[in-house]
Amino acid sequence: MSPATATATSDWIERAEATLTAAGHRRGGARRALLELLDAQECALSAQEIEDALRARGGARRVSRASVYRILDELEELRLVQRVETGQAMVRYERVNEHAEHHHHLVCDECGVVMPFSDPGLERAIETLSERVPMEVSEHEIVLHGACRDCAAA
Amino acid sequence: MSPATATATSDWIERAEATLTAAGHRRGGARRALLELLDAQECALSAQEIEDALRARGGARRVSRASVYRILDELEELRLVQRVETGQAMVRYERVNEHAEHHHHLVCDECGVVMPFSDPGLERAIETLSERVPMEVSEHEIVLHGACRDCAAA
DNA sequence: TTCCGTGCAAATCTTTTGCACGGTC
DNA sequence: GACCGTGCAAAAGATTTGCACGGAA
Repeated sequence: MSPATATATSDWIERAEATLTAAGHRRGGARRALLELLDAQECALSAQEIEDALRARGGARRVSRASVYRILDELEELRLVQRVETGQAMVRYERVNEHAEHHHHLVCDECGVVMPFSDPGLERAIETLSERVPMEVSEHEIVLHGACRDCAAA
Repeated sequence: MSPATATATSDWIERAEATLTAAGHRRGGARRALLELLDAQECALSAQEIEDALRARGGARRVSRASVYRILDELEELRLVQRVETGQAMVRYERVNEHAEHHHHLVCDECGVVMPFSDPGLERAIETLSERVPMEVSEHEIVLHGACRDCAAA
């Protein structure tokens, strides 16, 4: 019932594999494991978190850190994943949905939790603005920092 | 005539020194040099750039890298400077003006140049949004990536 | 005189690179 | 069989920490 089950290959994974093949890449087990992991995420993960998650998932094969970085780089170049800079001393990465709304991030500076949010009004403001700056804008990133509800209450 | 001459102590430097004293810090030559450098900047600098700039400026004293980082940390904690994450493998820092408009950044992913911009409409959208997210928002950062005019033309 | 601010050097952490092996095409 | 994808280990780069000294209060 759920739109993304563990066994079915999702649209994003299919698109990713197709894009990779078109770009001249062969298949590989490490990359496949990484695609499946990223596809199942709600929000951005760091390389360390990815490595740990793959090791923890009983079924998934272990993937070396070097491969995690290399694969993320390839995926980023093909615009299949996107970097997210949360100001936490490492970069996070997340899947890029082709059509779906694109979201931004809330970062709790106390506990480090990262949450997604999206706002059509904000997107509109950014698009309008992008026409008026002295640059060809290809991406934008918005990060709100603060205290999450739990931390603010404490 | 210009509002910020090299010799006069600017509002920001004065406020910084006062804030530091109030927080229990003593004075120090390295920090003073850093304050003067940051005060004279148009946009965000990395620790490396700060160290180089201080060394290059004939008059200014040399400041060790460790001190640059330590001082930036203190200043950030006191909200006298602000981090800027440009996705360039290092963090940049810039002065925070108390009342003045606060700006965001354009980053050219080809040549690495960083430019400031500001947009009242965007600020309004962010403020409205900040009320509606499950977090106490204290800061926000917006970065537009793309190609600057020179790079786009080439 | 006390203790903070600073320089130097070593340590830490994230990310990248070199190299060899095994799998994909 | 050729060459790419991957693991391992070492390297590189940014930032932090430990320690000792000199200056500010």
